[in-house]
Amino acid sequence: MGRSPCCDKVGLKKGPWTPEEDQKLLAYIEEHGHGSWRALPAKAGLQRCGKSCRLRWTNYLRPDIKRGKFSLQEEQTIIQLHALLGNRWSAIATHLPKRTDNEIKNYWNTHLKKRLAKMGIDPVTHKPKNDALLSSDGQSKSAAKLSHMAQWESARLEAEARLVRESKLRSHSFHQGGNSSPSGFTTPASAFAVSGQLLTKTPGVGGDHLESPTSTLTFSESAPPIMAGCNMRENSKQQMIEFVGTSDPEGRNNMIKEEGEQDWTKNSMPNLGEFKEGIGNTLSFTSTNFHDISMSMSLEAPWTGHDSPIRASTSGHGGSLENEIEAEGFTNLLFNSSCEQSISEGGGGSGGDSENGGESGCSGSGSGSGSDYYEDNKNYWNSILNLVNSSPSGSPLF
DNA sequence: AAACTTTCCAACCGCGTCCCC
DNA sequence: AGGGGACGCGGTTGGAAAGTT
Repeated sequence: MGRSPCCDKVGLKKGPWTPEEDQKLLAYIEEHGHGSWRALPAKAGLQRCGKSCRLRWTNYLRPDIKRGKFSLQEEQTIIQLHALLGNRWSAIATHLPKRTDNEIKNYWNTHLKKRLAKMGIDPVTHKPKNDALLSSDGQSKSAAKLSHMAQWESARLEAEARLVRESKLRSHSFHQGGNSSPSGFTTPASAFAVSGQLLTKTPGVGGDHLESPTSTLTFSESAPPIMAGCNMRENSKQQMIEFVGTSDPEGRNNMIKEEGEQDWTKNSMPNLGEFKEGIGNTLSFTSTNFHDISMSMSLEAPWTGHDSPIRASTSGHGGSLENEIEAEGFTNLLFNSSCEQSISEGGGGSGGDSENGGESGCSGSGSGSGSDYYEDNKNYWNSILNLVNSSPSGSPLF
């Protein structure tokens, strides 16, 4: 395809931006918006190419950028999402409000990748590096299955995203003007907000039932998961592989200082010692009923889809469990282990016919005595799936 | 204190995709 | 339908800062 010459033009400045240039760019965008990036430098009186201006704006000058250290929760979110999405930084950035994809990418490359490698986890596959050695026994089947699930989930999300886009287009005529941004242009995030509200209205709560393409992840032990676009929620009790989301109710595990990699490792990631010890243990991989979890979310659209403050709430089948999750908040679900609350419990126990509820619970928390390979993997992938299920299915994720 | 090494991150480069004509 | 401009994304680079010898 035709590529713009961009910075090949002579006379255009490259390299670090000066405060004066920043000021010019900022002032121009504040007054006029960026409009066409290509035309912007001339209008703003900058000797830069449009691409450079766009980059400077999106990665540095935008007023809604959070700078500085990444919190533990942000780190966890990045790791979990990277496990699922790979190097799709912009997609990951949609889940980290006020962080740019460039920043996340840099942080991954300079910090997180190394940490995982140190811990013996392949930063590409997110599996223990000696995983291949374990491939002859039954446990690895489960591990493979978990990994397989992630692939399916990823594919499912892609399909959902497509449906959302199509649905959005179709419904656009019904909702014109209902949710447009004041400035008149529609950012990805604002488009997302429209679709999010449109598609996730839950039956019984708001009255009318707008069908959501958001599906629950459905697997059976005997058959591969079936990709389903719509209406899966209607089967409120399906055969599911249960991944029990656990969280420390007191948030103790969150008290980890940034610099303490040992602590970070111990508290936040599967303990590799136990990881290995547990490999010899018997694994049971059971399917169970999964309660209907419906989601609703509202989003604000400040500038771009990269940094929408995401607020998502999940409501259980019985309606008594309402987890209000903010973008940072839902990462609490990650890593921290406790058996007190499971997302699969849906309505806080109502209709709690999860036969495996007792079995699936507590081994990973606290004492660590029951932690094994399966539990660790389960929690790891479960947290990813929780994260994804808490995420906007209409986001520009895919 | 100087030299050297490592780390960090802003910015660039080039490819892919979208969208308009 | 397809050509081409514009934009977004991911990979990479280069220089400044921090750390080590």
